Amino acid sequence: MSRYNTNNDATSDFNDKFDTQDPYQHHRRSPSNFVGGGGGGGGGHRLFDSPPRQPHNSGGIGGGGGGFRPIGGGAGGGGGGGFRPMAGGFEGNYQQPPPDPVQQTYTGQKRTFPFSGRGGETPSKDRFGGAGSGGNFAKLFVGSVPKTAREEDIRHVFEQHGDVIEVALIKDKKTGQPQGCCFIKYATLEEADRAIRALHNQHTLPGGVGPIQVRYADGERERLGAVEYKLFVGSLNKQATEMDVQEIFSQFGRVEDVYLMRDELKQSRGCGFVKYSDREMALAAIDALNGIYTMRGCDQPLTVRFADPKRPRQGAGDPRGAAAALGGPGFGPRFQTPRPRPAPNFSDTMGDRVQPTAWHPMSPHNMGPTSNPGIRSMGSQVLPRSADPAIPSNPGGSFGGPSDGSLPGLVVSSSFASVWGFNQPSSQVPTGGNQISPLQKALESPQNLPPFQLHPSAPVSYSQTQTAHVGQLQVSHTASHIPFSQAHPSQNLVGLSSQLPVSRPQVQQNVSSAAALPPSSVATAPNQQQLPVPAQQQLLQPLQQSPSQLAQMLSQQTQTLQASFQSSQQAFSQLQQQLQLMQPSNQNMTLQQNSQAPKQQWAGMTPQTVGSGPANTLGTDVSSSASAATAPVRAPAVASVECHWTEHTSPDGFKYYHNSLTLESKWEKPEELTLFEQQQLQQKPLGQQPQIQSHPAQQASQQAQFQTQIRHHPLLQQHMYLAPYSHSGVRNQQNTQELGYGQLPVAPSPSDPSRFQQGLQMVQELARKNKP
DNA sequence: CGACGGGACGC
DNA sequence: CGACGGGACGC
Repeated sequence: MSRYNTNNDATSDFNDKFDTQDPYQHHRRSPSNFVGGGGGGGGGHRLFDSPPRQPHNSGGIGGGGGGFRPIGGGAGGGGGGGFRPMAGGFEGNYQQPPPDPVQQTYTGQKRTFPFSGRGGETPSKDRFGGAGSGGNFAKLFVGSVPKTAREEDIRHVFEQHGDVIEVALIKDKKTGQPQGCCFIKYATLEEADRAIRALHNQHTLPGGVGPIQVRYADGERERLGAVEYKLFVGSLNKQATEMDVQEIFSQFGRVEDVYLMRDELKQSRGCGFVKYSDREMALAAIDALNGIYTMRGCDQPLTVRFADPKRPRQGAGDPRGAAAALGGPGFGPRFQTPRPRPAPNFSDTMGDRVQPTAWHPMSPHNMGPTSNPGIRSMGSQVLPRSADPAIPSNPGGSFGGPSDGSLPGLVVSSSFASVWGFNQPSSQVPTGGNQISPLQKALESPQNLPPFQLHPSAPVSYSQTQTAHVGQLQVSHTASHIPFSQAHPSQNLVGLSSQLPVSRPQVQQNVSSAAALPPSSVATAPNQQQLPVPAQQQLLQPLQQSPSQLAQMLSQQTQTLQASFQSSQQAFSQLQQQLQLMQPSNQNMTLQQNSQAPKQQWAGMTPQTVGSGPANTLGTDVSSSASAATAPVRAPAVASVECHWTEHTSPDGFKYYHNSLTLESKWEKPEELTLFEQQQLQQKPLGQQPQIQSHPAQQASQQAQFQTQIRHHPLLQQHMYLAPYSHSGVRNQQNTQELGYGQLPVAPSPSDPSRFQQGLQMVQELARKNKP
């Protein structure tokens, strides 16, 4: 429904946390507030100021100011256009029980507000509250207001986003001195939302030390009928950040907020809260993750359940009262793994049969079968259905309308899982709900097997039996993904369905084979030898072909890559795990690791090795191999002319490399660049290069590596954020932007892993240039 | 100021 | 097995 907010910007709440957290580890920025900053008080360490901007939603792709909600209306939108019916009943007090007692949690108590999102785009100008709730206005609380700021200064700023009904500077009751904060009242929720998105953490008032904090005033949310579905998440990796958690949960819908419990030292306690604005999302997350998804480095799967009511502060009103009134879990028996909804009919049709272990938690230390076999295996079934009016399946929506982050179905973070978990909790792409997930699951199964458990023949048979699905998967994937997620054009390939059945199996075999080989072999083993069937030959002889033939083959390559990327990442991820286990020594740490405090060591994570030893070998070789995989493609047609990689220096003095084309960033010097430089010196283009040899694992490696590295980089981390769309792509882009390096096109999130993207682009470009 | 502890799906 | 964040008008 309309409540579903179409904002791309994620939870502005994040900032709150960031501010109080260790900058090295926890600074995360939601898209809308990626700016630095933090926060006020406590001394946020903001490093960079970004110009205010709110491209993330309202503007988004096309829509000028507040977009609109293509779907929301769909269901005849119950009255008021937007809010849940029940919302109307709220007068500020918790009177009406939520739709689903248990699901809903009104935490209210404290300031947990800033739903930055939600709608600035309700179709009808939804003067929230319409149904009789408080007045027609939305009050925002603004923090970090310079004490010298005058009302008109503030008003001026806020007027840019709507009619400011009132500006109330908060002054000390006794001294009358400004307190550094104020209230802004807008007439509508839309305006308020807009202001939050545009200003929160992004605008610094004259005389201010940091950007202002803009959020709903205490109680506003409740007053406006905003409902949140808060989940308690336990068994998190203590090294995980809000961002990491968000990545995991955003596949089920826009994550409104993530809060990790931390101790005095800001160390995570391994649990936290995730909020959604939609029940469906929360349910989907529970279904798909609870007891199923194990974060890397953890020996048990996540606990995901609706949160208990917040523990009230002493002296506060009767907590039970509120909880009871809300129908919440109250203090009764802890709410456990709710199964509020009937299990999907075909829950054991495929998922269970295909491979029991595929989805289940497998940490390096716990490679056994699922620890929770009973739990729904097809969590994705419960994912938001596109048919659900409450879900912005919003297909075309994201285009004309708000570039909304609330497109759970289109979020493809094919990388997150490989970074944190061993299993793909249900489908990453709830697109269309039940179609893809099952297939995808089945497809990914081989890669989900522990590398060393892979029997040489296993993958093959899998491939054979799954071939048909592969094609389907990709087809639907492509069809539904590209248009709505603003995937990079280069992904818009045709003929996938016919190609995949061939390429995919090969890839799988490669992956598994590679996994079974010693690291050194993996790194250098020419995958061609693993490739059976015709495609193999094609892969081997591209450059001997005519331009058109080459183009065609490249196209196939591309498809292959696309088809295999996700699973490849997983496979590689596992590989890394294995290697780490084999070679636990952390001797040669990489640049960033050396520069990091111990906290940068993530349990269970593969160190970014670049030295000697098996792991190092892998890291190094794979890295270069991966480069080789793409460089050659570009070499004949592009590389000799230009290289999109450029060297930069991060604020802390470390060099890194950025690709202006793919927006990718990495610490290691790309081989492409090295080659390019050599060419520049020698004025001698590299004509004869081995053609694309994109070993899936290698492909993944780059991505994985940088992802990990970037995470560990203290400074860059602060500028990371996740876009609801494609995580990695935007992230890299953001990194660069925030750091002020290069003029990057603010293209909407590319799609998947940038590495892959890069490969695609190169392939395409070459194909194009070689066309007769 | 001060920061629980008991409780445990549903078949 | 881990459970809820800085600052918050004045009517």
